[in-house]
Amino acid sequence: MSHVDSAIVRNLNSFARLSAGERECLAAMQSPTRHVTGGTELVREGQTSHQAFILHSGWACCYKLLADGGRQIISFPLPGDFIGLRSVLLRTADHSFSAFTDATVSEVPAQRVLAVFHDHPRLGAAILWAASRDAAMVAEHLVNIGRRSAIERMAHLFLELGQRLQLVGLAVATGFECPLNQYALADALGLTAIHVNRILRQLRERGLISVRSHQVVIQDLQGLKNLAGYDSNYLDHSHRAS
Amino acid sequence: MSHVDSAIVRNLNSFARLSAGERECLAAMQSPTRHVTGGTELVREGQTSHQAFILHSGWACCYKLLADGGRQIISFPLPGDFIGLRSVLLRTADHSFSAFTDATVSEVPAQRVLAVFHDHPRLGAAILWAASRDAAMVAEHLVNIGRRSAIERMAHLFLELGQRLQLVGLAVATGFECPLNQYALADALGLTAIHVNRILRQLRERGLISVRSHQVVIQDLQGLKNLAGYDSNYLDHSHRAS
DNA sequence: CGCTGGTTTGAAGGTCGTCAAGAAGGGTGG
DNA sequence: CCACCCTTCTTGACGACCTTCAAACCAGCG
Repeated sequence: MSHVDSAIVRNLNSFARLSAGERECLAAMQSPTRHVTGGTELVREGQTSHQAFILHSGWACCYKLLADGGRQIISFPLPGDFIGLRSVLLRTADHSFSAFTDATVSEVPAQRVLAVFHDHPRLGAAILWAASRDAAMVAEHLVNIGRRSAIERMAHLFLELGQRLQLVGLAVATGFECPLNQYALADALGLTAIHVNRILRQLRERGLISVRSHQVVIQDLQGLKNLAGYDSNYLDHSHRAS
Repeated sequence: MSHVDSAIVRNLNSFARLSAGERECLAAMQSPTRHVTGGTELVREGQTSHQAFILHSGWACCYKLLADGGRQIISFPLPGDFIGLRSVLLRTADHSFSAFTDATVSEVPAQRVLAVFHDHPRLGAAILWAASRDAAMVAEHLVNIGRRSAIERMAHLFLELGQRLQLVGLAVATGFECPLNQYALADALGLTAIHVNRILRQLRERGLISVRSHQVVIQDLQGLKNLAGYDSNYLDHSHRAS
């Protein structure tokens, strides 16, 4: 077990170094990990599940569907992230989420989460910190879609993904593997897949970034940051005194 | 005090009926209420404040500023809402917030919030519920801006504001007072003020809604809901068994 | 009375969506 | 091994939505 939950420990550790007892409690609150294939929908909007998930490996996406068939992706959970924490207290899940690639996940019943706040306050605080960071990311996505041009949005998304992946050891400064196709990018950025294609070409032609067969290569990191107006503070990078 | 904090009690009560002791604890965790004039910035993005606020009366807005002078409004807190709860655990505030009109607020130190989770679990859960609901609203705004046309966005925003204001007794089914000018609406919806003006005219000409001198009059509620594809589930409307 | 902030309207242009169709992989079965 | 799919990517032409620039209008207020 110590191997399979390393990503979540690593993630929460960046807020406060977890003790052995806290790591044990974290392990105990989860169901056994389970494999799901790419495309599997694990929670449907409106469902009354009252549980969260932890993503151990693979990519996932949280999204909402519209009546006209449209889709808006809210976030891309990465290994070590909680998923659907806020549905723990709400009557129904406010969004759906699916595994994007083959993935391994475990479930966390709502009751266990609430118990942790009482029994292991530091671990509880670490979980709340993760939830706060997720909320801050969604807010930044709102800024991204509301006030930036298509090419700026795209640059911003790749910068964020790269930085988050580095935190869990899945990216280097020069690039990372990225299973997202142009439809997924479009639904995340509020664009059409066709326009995403045009924008990716522009980024390539400007020598900033190139995307080929699920591989993102960052060619000019500073140029990208300048273009996107990227300020990574919202990702927190804690270590506070603890 | 029982009068001035009625909005927050009313708000949290919709999750779980608070006991006298819990209401007392809620009152005790706040600083004395304080008056601020419209336009006052209470938290600046990046600031290390480690406290939240409770809005008792008036309108406020949470927003982020961009390098080019642009602004994206994240949310409009209304009386009875917590503000900046997530900055309690993050190193720095991830967004700014200002009073939009003259308002009364009180401060809640981060330590007090964390203590409540341990000492009054039901009250703690109610606060987490409020935070979850806020996060769900931001996610819905993301959908709104990412996947809806300008007129749909506007309809959706007014429907949401109307419903939230009704919950705290500040609106009736046919309309409400709304101090937001067209610049604020634009910054909330990812549009320009000029286009907001045109969209408001369309809504008026279609007989759906009219906005005049800070007064929103809803003329065709069902028509608005159809236009916006409005589904209010994300606002929760609890009462769960408690 | 002039100033200021907010609203309203017009004209022109750019970004992005829509429609249509072709090209490039990757897997499957003959 | 090749034919045949399917998904994904790519490109072009055209049009709509929204922005930008410019200016007029109105109400409140010193």
